[in-house]
Amino acid sequence: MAHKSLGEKYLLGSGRVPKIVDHDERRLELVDATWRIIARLGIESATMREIATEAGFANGALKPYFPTKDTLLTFAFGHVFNRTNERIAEVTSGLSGLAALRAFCVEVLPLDEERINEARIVIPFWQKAINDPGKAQIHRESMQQWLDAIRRHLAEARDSGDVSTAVDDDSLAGQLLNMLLGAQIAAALLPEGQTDLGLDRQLEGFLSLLTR
Amino acid sequence: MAHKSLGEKYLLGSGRVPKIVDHDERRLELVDATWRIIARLGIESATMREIATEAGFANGALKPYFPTKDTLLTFAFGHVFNRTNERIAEVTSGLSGLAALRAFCVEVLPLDEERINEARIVIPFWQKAINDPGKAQIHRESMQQWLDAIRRHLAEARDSGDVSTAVDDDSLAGQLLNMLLGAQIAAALLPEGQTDLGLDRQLEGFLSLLTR
DNA sequence: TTTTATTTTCTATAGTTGTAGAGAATAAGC
DNA sequence: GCTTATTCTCTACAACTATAGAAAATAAAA
Repeated sequence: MAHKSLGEKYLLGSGRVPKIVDHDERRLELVDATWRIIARLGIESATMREIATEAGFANGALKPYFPTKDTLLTFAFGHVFNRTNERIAEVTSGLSGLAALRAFCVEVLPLDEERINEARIVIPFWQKAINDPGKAQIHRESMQQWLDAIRRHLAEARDSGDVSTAVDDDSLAGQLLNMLLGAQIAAALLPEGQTDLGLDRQLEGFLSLLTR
Repeated sequence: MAHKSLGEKYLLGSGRVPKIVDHDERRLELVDATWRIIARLGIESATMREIATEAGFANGALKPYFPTKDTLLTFAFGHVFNRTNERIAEVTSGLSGLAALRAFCVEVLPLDEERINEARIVIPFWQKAINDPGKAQIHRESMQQWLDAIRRHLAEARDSGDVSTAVDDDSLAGQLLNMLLGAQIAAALLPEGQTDLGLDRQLEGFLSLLTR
């Protein structure tokens, strides 16, 4: 069954009783609850019952909004990427070159509790993607997008002279992206409470390597 | 109950009938079967039944060798680290400085099908470690060990003049380690059959950044 | 062959999971 | 109050899980 689209609350059908719940909004609420469970208890504890309870509902209440658990999880994971990309767009808007690159990385790196939680969500996604070609492709497409952005900033930085190394941008972009991904792992496996890994210093170090 | 140690096959106890099975050897066989299942079907399919079947046994046959599933998995994951570290020791023995560092990275990077499979095993481990402090600590200790090795090689490379960047070794080591971890993710999520990510070129690129 | 220690199979159990769907509860319009 | 569309709860169920342990099978020594 197709899901209803935003705004349906005010677009009545042939019936006389309007919808009470905005389905899109509800889906986001459920996704929020899912994130909280995964961040707090881990993906193993993210059962339909647990998620429903966290969202304030009983067992079967998720069905009309997500017909299966996989639908819910795929939507939830996709939303992490969207949110991150929105934040990236915000912080890099108006910037270019090395400044944009720095802002990009600072936004992706797990530097505070919130982004460490996002790391705790993306790692289970990676694990599921290993045996789920659809999820793996979502990941590859997102990473391709990030690689393009990084290369764009690198090219700008070369124009302005901030990047002058003989190492080519394709290689540099790959190195930087892998660093960003690796940092997610280190951060997610930090002991409770600890948040500092010296990642900001690592970033500055890498960026300063780019100037010959 | 404590497990029996290697060599018991020939060291008879008070009974008159010798053990048929070398328990340590059997444990390694079971770990091998576990790896194969995880690499081929994913951690979700790594049930006790599936592992037993893969190893050529029936359901309950694992019990005497691993009392619980967690025991088996922890042992299996630990064995990945041990094997990798043994390989590292082999390929870096006799080397120092940049050559040792290169050999280290080449051994850890998922450059062929076998090491891509290892990436498909370590990612589920990371995921489990997120909510299992014991496993997280195993990871941190191993990474600390790798960081020390990287720093040692960097220091040697500085002595010989191969590394001359102003960026300090702690930062460089962190960058490199994160690159290595991130590469595992990219490799594990590659489409079936594909193995090339340009990681060797990335490595050479990074290493050449270290010489001013 | 008989004995005995060891190994393996097989069945049973208690728990958890995603999913389905009937019915109750709810809210809006008459 | 009554009607009706929608939403939610609750129970049920089939599948699958790790684990336990009795019984059978096995292999070596006597």
